Amino acid sequence: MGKTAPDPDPTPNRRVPMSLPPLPDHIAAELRRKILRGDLRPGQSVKERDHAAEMGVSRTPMREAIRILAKEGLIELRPARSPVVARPDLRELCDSAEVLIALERLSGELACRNASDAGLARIASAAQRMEDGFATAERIDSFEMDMAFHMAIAVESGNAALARTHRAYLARLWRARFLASRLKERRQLALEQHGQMVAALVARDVGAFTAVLGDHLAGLPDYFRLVLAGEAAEAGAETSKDGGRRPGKDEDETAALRGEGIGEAGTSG
Amino acid sequence: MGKTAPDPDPTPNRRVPMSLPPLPDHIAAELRRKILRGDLRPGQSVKERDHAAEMGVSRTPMREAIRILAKEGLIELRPARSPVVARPDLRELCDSAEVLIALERLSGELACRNASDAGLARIASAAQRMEDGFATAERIDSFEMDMAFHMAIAVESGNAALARTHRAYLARLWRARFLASRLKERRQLALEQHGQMVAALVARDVGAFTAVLGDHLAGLPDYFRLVLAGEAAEAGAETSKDGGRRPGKDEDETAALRGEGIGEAGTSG
DNA sequence: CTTCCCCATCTGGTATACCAAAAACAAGGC
DNA sequence: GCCTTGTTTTTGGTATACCAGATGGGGAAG
Repeated sequence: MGKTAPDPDPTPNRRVPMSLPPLPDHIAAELRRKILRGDLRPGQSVKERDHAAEMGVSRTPMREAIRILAKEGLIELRPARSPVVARPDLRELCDSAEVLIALERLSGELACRNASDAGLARIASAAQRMEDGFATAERIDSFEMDMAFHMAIAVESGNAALARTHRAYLARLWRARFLASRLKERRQLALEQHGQMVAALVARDVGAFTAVLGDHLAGLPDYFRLVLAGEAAEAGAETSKDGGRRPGKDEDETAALRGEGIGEAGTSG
Repeated sequence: MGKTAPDPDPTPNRRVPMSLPPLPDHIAAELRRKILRGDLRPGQSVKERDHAAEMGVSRTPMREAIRILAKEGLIELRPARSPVVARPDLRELCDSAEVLIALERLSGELACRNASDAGLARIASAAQRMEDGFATAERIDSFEMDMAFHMAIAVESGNAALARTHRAYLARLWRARFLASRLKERRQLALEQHGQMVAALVARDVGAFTAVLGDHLAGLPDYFRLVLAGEAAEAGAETSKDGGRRPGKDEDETAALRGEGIGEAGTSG
Protein backbone atom coordinates (compact mmCIF):
# COMPACT_ATOMS: atom_id res chain seq x y z
CA MET A 1 0.00 0.00 0.00
CA GLY A 2 2.97 2.18 0.54
CA LYS A 3 4.55 4.31 -2.14
CA THR A 4 2.84 3.57 -5.40
CA ALA A 5 3.97 6.99 -6.53
CA PRO A 6 7.69 7.75 -6.22
CA ASP A 7 7.14 10.59 -3.81
CA PRO A 8 5.20 13.11 -5.85
CA ASP A 9 5.01 15.43 -2.88
CA PRO A 10 8.31 17.24 -2.38
CA THR A 11 7.29 18.93 0.85
CA PRO A 12 9.83 17.90 3.48
CA ASN A 13 7.14 17.98 6.15
CA ARG A 14 7.36 20.09 9.25
CA ARG A 15 9.33 17.69 11.28
CA VAL A 16 11.65 14.84 10.66
CA PRO A 17 11.83 12.63 13.73
CA MET A 18 14.58 10.41 12.34
CA SER A 19 15.55 9.32 15.81
CA LEU A 20 13.84 6.09 16.64
CA PRO A 21 14.98 5.30 20.10
CA PRO A 22 13.07 7.14 22.75
CA LEU A 23 10.97 10.13 21.84
CA PRO A 24 8.10 9.61 24.29
CA ASP A 25 10.56 8.57 26.96
CA HIS A 26 12.46 11.75 26.39
CA ILE A 27 9.33 13.79 26.82
CA ALA A 28 8.48 11.82 29.92
CA ALA A 29 11.91 12.51 31.34
CA GLU A 30 11.50 16.20 30.61
CA LEU A 31 8.12 16.34 32.26
CA ARG A 32 9.36 14.34 35.20
CA ARG A 33 12.17 16.78 35.66
CA LYS A 34 9.79 19.67 35.65
CA ILE A 35 7.58 18.01 38.20
CA LEU A 36 10.37 16.94 40.51
CA ARG A 37 12.07 20.29 40.35
CA GLY A 38 8.84 22.04 41.10
CA ASP A 39 8.30 23.81 37.80
CA LEU A 40 5.02 21.98 37.69
CA ARG A 41 3.40 22.10 41.05
CA PRO A 42 1.11 19.47 42.53
CA GLY A 43 -2.48 19.95 41.55
CA GLN A 44 -1.59 21.78 38.37
CA SER A 45 -3.19 20.42 35.25
CA VAL A 46 -1.05 18.88 32.53
CA LYS A 47 -2.78 19.66 29.27
CA GLU A 48 -1.42 17.39 26.61
CA ARG A 49 -2.21 19.88 23.86
CA ASP A 50 -0.39 22.83 25.42
CA HIS A 51 2.62 20.90 26.61
CA ALA A 52 2.96 19.17 23.28
CA ALA A 53 2.99 22.51 21.48
CA GLU A 54 5.38 23.96 24.01
CA MET A 55 7.85 21.16 23.54
CA GLY A 56 7.44 21.12 19.80
CA VAL A 57 6.00 17.64 19.52
CA SER A 58 2.58 16.36 18.70
CA ARG A 59 -0.03 15.13 21.07
CA THR A 60 0.55 11.44 20.50
CA PRO A 61 3.97 11.07 22.13
CA MET A 62 3.02 13.63 24.76
CA ARG A 63 0.02 11.53 25.55
CA GLU A 64 2.19 8.48 25.93
CA ALA A 65 4.62 10.37 28.13
CA ILE A 66 1.78 11.40 30.38
CA ARG A 67 0.74 7.78 30.68
CA ILE A 68 4.26 6.82 31.66
CA LEU A 69 4.32 9.41 34.39
CA ALA A 70 0.88 8.35 35.50
CA LYS A 71 2.17 4.82 35.83
CA GLU A 72 4.93 6.16 38.02
CA GLY A 73 2.43 7.97 40.15
CA LEU A 74 3.67 11.45 39.36
CA ILE A 75 0.58 12.35 37.37
CA GLU A 76 -2.96 11.50 38.20
CA LEU A 77 -5.36 10.64 35.41
CA ARG A 78 -9.02 11.40 35.69
CA PRO A 79 -11.80 9.84 33.63
CA ALA A 80 -12.78 12.76 31.44
CA ARG A 81 -10.66 15.55 32.78
CA SER A 82 -7.20 17.00 32.50
CA PRO A 83 -4.47 15.01 34.13
CA VAL A 84 -2.98 16.78 37.10
CA VAL A 85 0.34 16.61 38.84
CA ALA A 86 -0.24 14.19 41.67
CA ARG A 87 -0.44 15.58 45.14
CA PRO A 88 0.19 12.47 47.16
CA ASP A 89 -1.39 12.62 50.54
CA LEU A 90 0.38 11.43 53.63
CA ARG A 91 -1.43 8.15 53.51
CA GLU A 92 -0.24 7.39 50.02
CA LEU A 93 3.33 8.35 50.78
CA CYS A 94 3.45 6.20 53.88
CA ASP A 95 1.88 3.31 52.03
CA SER A 96 4.44 3.56 49.29
CA ALA A 97 7.23 3.82 51.82
CA GLU A 98 5.97 0.67 53.47
CA VAL A 99 6.15 -1.21 50.19
CA LEU A 100 9.51 0.30 49.41
CA ILE A 101 10.89 -0.95 52.70
CA ALA A 102 9.64 -4.43 51.99
CA LEU A 103 11.23 -4.34 48.55
CA GLU A 104 14.52 -3.11 49.94
CA ARG A 105 14.49 -5.79 52.57
CA LEU A 106 14.00 -8.43 49.92
CA SER A 107 16.72 -6.81 47.85
CA GLY A 108 19.10 -6.99 50.77
CA GLU A 109 18.30 -10.59 51.52
CA LEU A 110 18.79 -11.64 47.94
CA ALA A 111 21.90 -9.55 47.54
CA CYS A 112 23.39 -11.13 50.67
CA ARG A 113 22.65 -14.53 49.28
CA ASN A 114 23.27 -14.15 45.56
CA ALA A 115 25.31 -11.10 44.74
CA SER A 116 28.73 -11.61 43.30
CA ASP A 117 31.72 -9.94 44.84
CA ALA A 118 31.86 -7.64 41.88
CA GLY A 119 28.26 -6.72 42.48
CA LEU A 120 28.92 -5.93 46.11
CA ALA A 121 31.85 -3.85 44.96
CA ARG A 122 29.51 -1.88 42.72
CA ILE A 123 27.23 -1.22 45.66
CA ALA A 124 30.13 -0.16 47.81
CA SER A 125 31.41 2.13 45.12
CA ALA A 126 28.00 3.76 44.84
CA ALA A 127 28.10 4.42 48.56
CA GLN A 128 31.65 5.70 48.24
CA ARG A 129 30.71 8.10 45.47
CA MET A 130 28.00 9.52 47.63
CA GLU A 131 30.36 9.87 50.57
CA ASP A 132 32.97 11.58 48.41
CA GLY A 133 30.51 14.09 47.13
CA PHE A 134 28.84 14.68 50.45
CA ALA A 135 30.50 17.97 51.20
CA THR A 136 30.80 19.35 47.72
CA ALA A 137 27.87 18.13 45.64
CA GLU A 138 24.61 19.92 45.18
CA ARG A 139 21.84 18.56 47.27
CA ILE A 140 20.06 17.27 44.20
CA ASP A 141 23.16 15.47 42.98
CA SER A 142 23.80 14.05 46.39
CA PHE A 143 20.28 12.81 46.41
CA GLU A 144 20.66 11.17 43.05
CA MET A 145 23.65 9.31 44.43
CA ASP A 146 21.52 8.21 47.32
CA MET A 147 18.97 6.82 44.90
CA ALA A 148 21.72 5.19 42.89
CA PHE A 149 22.97 3.41 45.99
CA HIS A 150 19.60 1.95 46.79
CA MET A 151 19.02 1.04 43.18
CA ALA A 152 22.36 -0.71 43.07
CA ILE A 153 21.32 -3.01 45.88
CA ALA A 154 18.14 -3.91 44.05
CA VAL A 155 20.03 -4.52 40.84
CA GLU A 156 22.63 -6.70 42.50
CA SER A 157 19.92 -8.79 44.06
CA GLY A 158 19.84 -10.45 40.69
CA ASN A 159 16.07 -10.18 40.54
CA ALA A 160 15.20 -8.01 37.56
CA ALA A 161 11.52 -7.74 38.39
CA LEU A 162 12.37 -6.64 41.90
CA ALA A 163 14.79 -4.04 40.60
CA ARG A 164 12.18 -2.68 38.23
CA THR A 165 9.45 -2.39 40.80
CA HIS A 166 11.86 -1.00 43.33
CA ARG A 167 12.92 1.66 40.89
CA ALA A 168 9.31 2.58 40.26
CA TYR A 169 8.70 3.11 43.96
CA LEU A 170 11.89 5.06 44.30
CA ALA A 171 10.70 7.34 41.51
CA ARG A 172 7.34 7.67 43.13
CA LEU A 173 8.88 8.79 46.38
CA TRP A 174 11.64 10.79 44.73
CA ARG A 175 10.17 14.20 45.23
CA ALA A 176 8.99 13.67 48.78
CA ARG A 177 12.30 12.17 49.84
CA PHE A 178 14.18 14.91 48.12
CA LEU A 179 12.25 17.55 49.98
CA ALA A 180 12.76 15.58 53.16
CA SER A 181 16.50 15.60 52.63
CA ARG A 182 16.75 19.27 53.38
CA LEU A 183 17.89 18.50 56.87
CA LYS A 184 21.60 18.02 56.70
CA GLU A 185 21.90 15.82 59.77
CA ARG A 186 19.52 13.41 58.13
CA ARG A 187 21.83 13.19 55.16
CA GLN A 188 24.77 12.60 57.49
CA LEU A 189 22.89 9.84 59.23
CA ALA A 190 21.91 8.31 55.92
CA LEU A 191 25.54 8.26 54.93
CA GLU A 192 26.59 6.36 58.02
CA GLN A 193 23.75 3.92 57.62
CA HIS A 194 24.71 3.31 54.03
CA GLY A 195 28.14 2.33 55.26
CA GLN A 196 26.60 -0.08 57.72
CA MET A 197 24.44 -1.56 55.01
CA VAL A 198 27.45 -2.13 52.83
CA ALA A 199 29.24 -3.76 55.71
CA ALA A 200 26.29 -6.06 56.34
CA LEU A 201 26.18 -6.98 52.68
CA VAL A 202 29.83 -7.87 52.37
CA ALA A 203 29.48 -9.89 55.56
CA ARG A 204 26.42 -11.56 53.95
CA ASP A 205 24.63 -10.84 57.20
CA VAL A 206 20.93 -10.59 56.43
CA GLY A 207 19.92 -9.80 59.98
CA ALA A 208 22.32 -6.89 60.28
CA PHE A 209 21.22 -5.50 56.96
CA THR A 210 17.56 -5.67 57.87
CA ALA A 211 18.22 -3.96 61.17
CA VAL A 212 20.06 -1.06 59.60
CA LEU A 213 17.46 -0.79 56.88
CA GLY A 214 14.74 -0.50 59.48
CA ASP A 215 16.57 2.38 61.14
CA HIS A 216 17.34 3.95 57.81
CA LEU A 217 13.80 4.17 56.55
CA ALA A 218 11.84 4.17 59.78
CA GLY A 219 11.63 7.91 60.11
CA LEU A 220 10.33 8.45 56.63
CA PRO A 221 6.67 8.99 57.56
CA ASP A 222 7.55 11.77 59.96
CA TYR A 223 9.54 13.53 57.30
CA PHE A 224 6.72 13.10 54.87
CA ARG A 225 4.49 14.84 57.35
CA LEU A 226 6.85 17.78 57.38
CA VAL A 227 7.04 17.84 53.61
CA LEU A 228 3.30 17.84 53.21
CA ALA A 229 2.91 20.61 55.71
CA GLY A 230 5.43 22.68 53.80
CA GLU A 231 3.75 21.96 50.48
CA ALA A 232 0.37 22.95 51.81
CA ALA A 233 1.75 26.19 53.18
CA GLU A 234 3.42 27.07 49.88
CA ALA A 235 0.35 26.15 47.89
CA GLY A 236 -1.81 28.32 50.06
CA ALA A 237 0.54 31.27 49.92
CA GLU A 238 1.31 31.24 46.24
CA THR A 239 -0.82 31.73 43.17
CA SER A 240 1.78 33.60 41.19
CA LYS A 241 2.85 32.61 37.72
CA ASP A 242 0.01 30.26 37.26
CA GLY A 243 -2.04 33.03 35.84
CA GLY A 244 -5.33 31.44 35.01
CA ARG A 245 -5.76 29.33 38.06
CA ARG A 246 -7.19 30.84 41.12
CA PRO A 247 -6.80 29.22 44.51
CA GLY A 248 -9.83 27.14 43.91
CA LYS A 249 -11.58 24.71 46.10
CA ASP A 250 -10.15 21.76 44.25
CA GLU A 251 -6.80 22.03 45.96
CA ASP A 252 -8.02 20.75 49.25
CA GLU A 253 -10.43 17.99 48.57
CA THR A 254 -7.68 15.93 47.03
CA ALA A 255 -6.55 15.18 50.55
CA ALA A 256 -9.67 13.15 51.04
CA LEU A 257 -9.18 9.46 50.69
CA ARG A 258 -10.11 8.13 47.34
CA GLY A 259 -12.42 5.29 47.97
CA GLU A 260 -10.82 2.55 46.00
CA GLY A 261 -7.35 3.39 44.90
CA ILE A 262 -6.41 0.27 43.06
CA GLY A 263 -7.82 -0.23 39.66
CA GLU A 264 -6.38 1.88 36.97
CA ALA A 265 -4.32 -0.67 35.15
CA GLY A 266 -7.36 -2.47 33.92
CA THR A 267 -8.50 -5.77 35.23
CA SER A 268 -8.61 -9.13 33.70
CA GLY A 269 -12.14 -10.05 32.96
CA MET B 1 -9.94 27.71 18.14
CA GLY B 2 -12.03 24.76 17.21
CA LYS B 3 -14.91 24.99 14.80
CA THR B 4 -14.73 28.13 12.75
CA ALA B 5 -16.91 26.41 10.21
CA PRO B 6 -20.32 25.31 11.47
CA ASP B 7 -19.76 21.73 10.39
CA PRO B 8 -20.14 21.87 6.63
CA ASP B 9 -19.53 18.16 6.38
CA PRO B 10 -22.67 16.18 7.15
CA THR B 11 -20.97 12.80 7.03
CA PRO B 12 -21.72 11.06 10.33
CA ASN B 13 -18.26 9.50 10.32
CA ARG B 14 -17.65 5.79 10.39
CA ARG B 15 -17.75 5.42 14.09
CA VAL B 16 -19.30 7.15 17.02
CA PRO B 17 -17.50 6.23 20.21
CA MET B 18 -20.45 7.28 22.32
CA SER B 19 -19.08 5.47 25.34
CA LEU B 20 -16.64 7.44 27.40
CA PRO B 21 -15.57 5.02 30.05
CA PRO B 22 -12.66 2.83 29.06
CA LEU B 23 -12.15 1.93 25.47
CA PRO B 24 -8.42 1.16 25.57
CA ASP B 25 -8.88 -0.73 28.81
CA HIS B 26 -11.57 -2.77 27.17
CA ILE B 27 -9.28 -3.61 24.29
CA ALA B 28 -6.53 -4.46 26.74
CA ALA B 29 -8.86 -6.78 28.61
CA GLU B 30 -9.82 -8.44 25.36
CA LEU B 31 -6.23 -8.92 24.32
CA ARG B 32 -5.28 -10.12 27.76
CA ARG B 33 -8.01 -12.68 27.58
CA LYS B 34 -6.77 -13.92 24.24
CA ILE B 35 -3.25 -14.21 25.53
CA LEU B 36 -4.14 -15.90 28.78
CA ARG B 37 -6.50 -18.32 27.08
CA GLY B 38 -3.86 -19.18 24.56
CA ASP B 39 -5.49 -17.74 21.44
CA LEU B 40 -2.33 -15.71 21.12
CA ARG B 41 0.66 -17.85 21.82
CA PRO B 42 3.95 -16.69 23.30
CA GLY B 43 6.33 -15.39 20.71
CA GLN B 44 3.55 -14.45 18.33
CA SER B 45 3.68 -10.89 17.06
CA VAL B 46 0.94 -8.46 17.98
CA LYS B 47 0.55 -6.12 15.04
CA GLU B 48 -1.36 -3.10 16.17
CA ARG B 49 -2.72 -2.44 12.70
CA ASP B 50 -4.18 -5.90 12.16
CA HIS B 51 -5.60 -6.30 15.63
CA ALA B 52 -7.11 -2.85 15.53
CA ALA B 53 -8.88 -3.63 12.28
CA GLU B 54 -9.97 -7.00 13.57
CA MET B 55 -11.54 -5.50 16.67
CA GLY B 56 -13.05 -2.63 14.75
CA VAL B 57 -11.10 0.13 16.46
CA SER B 58 -8.34 2.38 15.29
CA ARG B 59 -4.68 2.06 16.00
CA THR B 60 -4.51 4.66 18.73
CA PRO B 61 -6.46 2.85 21.46
CA MET B 62 -5.03 -0.46 20.31
CA ARG B 63 -1.59 1.01 20.73
CA GLU B 64 -2.42 2.11 24.23
CA ALA B 65 -3.85 -1.28 25.06
CA ILE B 66 -0.64 -2.89 23.93
CA ARG B 67 1.30 -0.58 26.20
CA ILE B 68 -0.91 -1.54 29.11
CA LEU B 69 -0.25 -5.20 28.50
CA ALA B 70 3.43 -4.49 28.09
CA LYS B 71 3.41 -2.82 31.47
CA GLU B 72 1.85 -5.96 32.86
CA GLY B 73 4.54 -8.04 31.27
CA LEU B 74 2.23 -9.95 28.97
CA ILE B 75 3.60 -8.31 25.85
CA GLU B 76 7.18 -7.53 25.10
CA LEU B 77 8.02 -4.34 23.22
CA ARG B 78 11.01 -4.16 20.97
CA PRO B 79 12.72 -1.01 19.76
CA ALA B 80 11.81 -1.04 16.08
CA ARG B 81 9.92 -4.25 15.75
CA SER B 82 6.50 -5.73 16.27
CA PRO B 83 5.54 -6.36 19.85
CA VAL B 84 5.33 -10.02 20.68
CA VAL B 85 3.47 -11.99 23.28
CA ALA B 86 5.94 -12.40 26.09
CA ARG B 87 7.47 -15.77 26.64
CA PRO B 88 8.67 -15.38 30.20
CA ASP B 89 11.59 -17.58 31.00
CA LEU B 90 11.88 -19.50 34.20
CA ARG B 91 14.13 -16.93 35.71
CA GLU B 92 11.65 -14.14 35.21
CA LEU B 93 8.78 -16.16 36.58
CA CYS B 94 10.70 -17.13 39.67
CA ASP B 95 11.84 -13.57 40.19
CA SER B 96 8.31 -12.32 39.96
CA ALA B 97 7.12 -15.05 42.30
CA GLU B 98 9.75 -13.98 44.80
CA VAL B 99 8.47 -10.43 44.75
CA LEU B 100 4.89 -11.61 44.87
CA ILE B 101 5.60 -13.61 48.00
CA ALA B 102 7.17 -10.59 49.66
CA LEU B 103 4.17 -8.50 48.74
CA GLU B 104 1.76 -11.09 50.06
CA ARG B 105 3.70 -11.37 53.26
CA LEU B 106 3.48 -7.64 53.77
CA SER B 107 -0.19 -7.77 52.90
CA GLY B 108 -0.77 -10.40 55.53
CA GLU B 109 1.15 -8.51 58.18
CA LEU B 110 -0.74 -5.32 57.52
CA ALA B 111 -4.06 -7.08 57.28
CA CYS B 112 -3.43 -8.77 60.61
CA ARG B 113 -2.66 -5.43 62.14
CA ASN B 114 -5.04 -3.07 60.42
CA ALA B 115 -7.89 -4.86 58.73
CA SER B 116 -11.36 -4.30 60.09
CA ASP B 117 -13.54 -7.22 61.01
CA ALA B 118 -15.64 -6.47 57.98
CA GLY B 119 -12.53 -6.61 55.85
CA LEU B 120 -11.55 -9.97 57.28
CA ALA B 121 -15.07 -11.11 56.59
CA ARG B 122 -14.66 -10.12 52.97
CA ILE B 123 -11.48 -12.17 52.76
CA ALA B 124 -13.17 -15.12 54.37
CA SER B 125 -16.08 -14.86 52.01
CA ALA B 126 -13.74 -14.85 49.04
CA ALA B 127 -12.20 -18.04 50.34
CA GLN B 128 -15.65 -19.46 50.93
CA ARG B 129 -16.77 -18.68 47.41
CA MET B 130 -13.80 -20.52 46.06
CA GLU B 131 -14.47 -23.49 48.29
CA ASP B 132 -18.12 -23.59 47.26
CA GLY B 133 -17.27 -23.60 43.61
CA PHE B 134 -14.41 -26.03 43.92
CA ALA B 135 -16.28 -29.02 42.63
CA THR B 136 -18.52 -27.38 40.10
CA ALA B 137 -16.75 -24.35 38.66
CA GLU B 138 -14.64 -24.36 35.55
CA ARG B 139 -10.96 -24.37 36.21
CA ILE B 140 -10.64 -20.87 34.89
CA ASP B 141 -13.39 -19.58 37.14
CA SER B 142 -11.95 -21.40 40.08
CA PHE B 143 -8.67 -19.78 39.36
CA GLU B 144 -10.21 -16.34 39.17
CA MET B 145 -11.61 -16.95 42.63
CA ASP B 146 -8.15 -17.88 43.76
CA MET B 147 -6.83 -14.61 42.46
CA ALA B 148 -9.72 -12.77 44.05
CA PHE B 149 -8.86 -14.26 47.40
CA HIS B 150 -5.27 -13.13 47.28
CA MET B 151 -6.29 -9.73 45.98
CA ALA B 152 -8.73 -9.38 48.83
CA ILE B 153 -5.95 -9.79 51.35
CA ALA B 154 -3.92 -7.09 49.66
CA VAL B 155 -6.92 -4.78 49.51
CA GLU B 156 -7.78 -5.29 53.15
CA SER B 157 -4.24 -4.50 54.14
CA GLY B 158 -5.37 -0.93 53.76
CA ASN B 159 -2.34 -0.08 51.68
CA ALA B 160 -3.57 0.98 48.26
CA ALA B 161 -0.12 1.09 46.69
CA LEU B 162 0.58 -2.41 47.91
CA ALA B 163 -2.72 -3.64 46.54
CA ARG B 164 -2.00 -2.09 43.16
CA THR B 165 1.47 -3.53 42.83
CA HIS B 166 0.33 -6.86 44.13
CA ARG B 167 -2.40 -6.95 41.53
CA ALA B 168 0.11 -6.19 38.81
CA TYR B 169 2.27 -9.11 39.86
CA LEU B 170 -0.71 -11.36 40.10
CA ALA B 171 -1.62 -10.43 36.55
CA ARG B 172 1.91 -11.04 35.43
CA LEU B 173 1.91 -14.52 36.86
CA TRP B 174 -1.68 -15.20 35.95
CA ARG B 175 -1.03 -17.39 32.95
CA ALA B 176 1.78 -19.39 34.43
CA ARG B 177 -0.12 -20.03 37.62
CA PHE B 178 -3.20 -20.92 35.69
CA LEU B 179 -1.33 -23.50 33.69
CA ALA B 180 0.24 -24.71 36.89
CA SER B 181 -3.18 -25.25 38.42
CA ARG B 182 -3.91 -28.16 36.15
CA LEU B 183 -3.00 -30.55 38.90
CA LYS B 184 -6.11 -31.02 40.94
CA GLU B 185 -4.36 -31.98 44.14
CA ARG B 186 -2.56 -28.69 44.01
CA ARG B 187 -5.87 -26.91 43.90
CA GLN B 188 -7.10 -28.97 46.83
CA LEU B 189 -3.99 -28.09 48.79
CA ALA B 190 -4.40 -24.44 47.91
CA LEU B 191 -7.92 -24.56 49.23
CA GLU B 192 -6.85 -25.93 52.59
CA GLN B 193 -4.06 -23.40 52.86
CA HIS B 194 -6.45 -20.59 52.10
CA GLY B 195 -8.52 -21.73 55.04
CA GLN B 196 -5.45 -21.69 57.24
CA MET B 197 -4.57 -18.24 56.05
CA VAL B 198 -8.02 -16.97 56.89
CA ALA B 199 -7.74 -18.53 60.31
CA ALA B 200 -4.40 -16.85 60.90
CA LEU B 201 -5.83 -13.53 59.82
CA VAL B 202 -8.85 -13.63 62.07
CA ALA B 203 -6.54 -14.65 64.89
CA ARG B 204 -4.34 -11.70 63.93
CA ASP B 205 -1.43 -14.12 64.05
CA VAL B 206 1.26 -12.79 61.75
CA GLY B 207 3.62 -15.68 62.34
CA ALA B 208 1.05 -18.30 61.47
CA PHE B 209 0.03 -16.43 58.33
CA THR B 210 3.59 -16.12 57.15
CA ALA B 211 4.22 -19.78 57.73
CA VAL B 212 1.19 -20.87 55.72
CA LEU B 213 2.01 -18.41 53.00
CA GLY B 214 5.48 -19.84 52.69
CA ASP B 215 4.05 -23.31 52.22
CA HIS B 216 1.42 -22.02 49.85
CA LEU B 217 3.74 -20.36 47.40
CA ALA B 218 6.95 -22.25 48.00
CA GLY B 219 6.37 -24.79 45.27
CA LEU B 220 5.67 -22.24 42.62
CA PRO B 221 9.08 -22.37 40.92
CA ASP B 222 8.83 -26.11 40.40
CA TYR B 223 5.42 -25.74 38.81
CA PHE B 224 6.73 -22.99 36.62
CA ARG B 225 9.38 -25.36 35.43
CA LEU B 226 6.70 -27.82 34.42
CA VAL B 227 4.70 -25.12 32.71
CA LEU B 228 7.63 -23.94 30.69
CA ALA B 229 8.47 -27.46 29.65
CA GLY B 230 4.90 -27.95 28.49
CA GLU B 231 4.89 -24.68 26.61
CA ALA B 232 8.11 -25.53 24.88
CA ALA B 233 6.78 -28.91 23.86
CA GLU B 234 3.61 -27.42 22.42
CA ALA B 235 5.47 -24.69 20.64
CA GLY B 236 7.83 -27.19 19.12
CA ALA B 237 4.99 -29.47 18.04
CA GLU B 238 2.94 -26.67 16.54
CA THR B 239 5.41 -25.52 13.94
CA SER B 240 5.30 -28.83 12.14
CA LYS B 241 2.02 -30.67 12.11
CA ASP B 242 3.54 -34.10 12.29
CA GLY B 243 3.54 -35.48 15.79
CA GLY B 244 7.25 -35.94 15.96
CA ARG B 245 8.25 -33.04 18.13
CA ARG B 246 11.89 -32.30 18.17
CA PRO B 247 13.55 -30.66 21.13
CA GLY B 248 13.85 -27.24 19.57
CA LYS B 249 16.89 -25.25 20.35
CA ASP B 250 15.07 -21.94 20.63
CA GLU B 251 13.34 -22.95 23.82
CA ASP B 252 16.52 -22.96 25.76
CA GLU B 253 18.16 -19.75 24.87
CA THR B 254 15.36 -17.83 26.48
CA ALA B 255 16.78 -18.95 29.79
CA ALA B 256 19.80 -16.82 29.16
CA LEU B 257 19.87 -13.68 31.18
CA ARG B 258 18.98 -10.57 29.33
CA GLY B 259 21.63 -8.10 30.21
CA GLU B 260 19.50 -5.15 31.18
CA GLY B 261 16.36 -6.15 32.90
CA ILE B 262 15.32 -2.89 34.45
CA GLY B 263 15.04 0.21 32.45
CA GLU B 264 11.95 0.60 30.42
CA ALA B 265 10.08 3.05 32.53
CA GLY B 266 12.56 5.80 31.86
CA THR B 267 14.79 7.30 34.43
CA SER B 268 14.72 10.65 36.06
CA GLY B 269 17.57 12.72 34.80
C1' DC C 1 24.33 -22.73 -8.22
C1' DT C 2 25.45 -19.40 -4.85
C1' DT C 3 25.74 -14.76 -3.23
C1' DC C 4 24.80 -10.09 -2.94
C1' DC C 5 22.08 -6.08 -3.77
C1' DC C 6 17.91 -3.62 -4.64
C1' DC C 7 13.14 -2.78 -4.26
C1' DA C 8 8.33 -3.79 -2.82
C1' DT C 9 6.13 -3.99 1.26
C1' DC C 10 5.22 -4.20 6.03
C1' DT C 11 4.96 -1.96 10.40
C1' DG C 12 5.59 1.02 14.16
C1' DG C 13 6.26 6.16 15.10
C1' DT C 14 4.50 10.68 14.53
C1' DA C 15 1.46 14.34 13.17
C1' DT C 16 -3.06 16.04 12.52
C1' DA C 17 -8.18 16.39 11.97
C1' DC C 18 -12.56 15.55 14.02
C1' DC C 19 -15.88 14.49 17.80
C1' DA C 20 -18.13 14.66 22.16
C1' DA C 21 -18.31 15.46 27.03
C1' DA C 22 -17.66 18.63 30.65
C1' DA C 23 -16.57 22.87 32.69
C1' DA C 24 -16.72 27.88 32.40
C1' DC C 25 -19.46 31.67 31.26
C1' DA C 26 -23.33 34.54 30.41
C1' DA C 27 -28.02 35.70 30.27
C1' DG C 28 -32.57 35.22 31.95
C1' DG C 29 -36.06 34.06 35.55
C1' DC C 30 -37.56 33.70 40.47
C1' DG D 1 -29.43 39.24 44.51
C1' DC D 2 -29.18 34.32 43.77
C1' DC D 3 -30.18 30.31 41.39
C1' DT D 4 -31.06 28.16 36.99
C1' DT D 5 -30.27 27.19 32.19
C1' DG D 6 -28.50 27.61 27.45
C1' DT D 7 -24.23 28.50 24.99
C1' DT D 8 -19.36 28.71 24.27
C1' DT D 9 -14.82 27.05 25.10
C1' DT D 10 -11.71 23.89 26.62
C1' DT D 11 -9.77 19.33 26.45
C1' DG D 12 -9.24 14.49 26.10
C1' DG D 13 -10.60 10.48 23.00
C1' DT D 14 -10.57 8.59 18.51
C1' DA D 15 -9.60 8.05 13.69
C1' DT D 16 -6.61 8.66 9.92
C1' DA D 17 -2.68 10.15 6.91
C1' DC D 18 2.16 10.19 6.30
C1' DC D 19 7.09 8.91 7.22
C1' DA D 20 11.15 6.13 8.04
C1' DG D 21 13.46 1.97 9.37
C1' DA D 22 13.31 -3.00 8.68
C1' DT D 23 12.45 -7.26 6.43
C1' DG D 24 12.32 -10.49 2.87
C1' DG D 25 12.08 -12.03 -1.81
C1' DG D 26 13.64 -11.74 -6.58
C1' DG D 27 16.96 -10.74 -10.03
C1' DA D 28 21.60 -9.95 -11.58
C1' DA D 29 26.48 -10.89 -11.20
C1' DG D 30 30.11 -14.06 -10.05
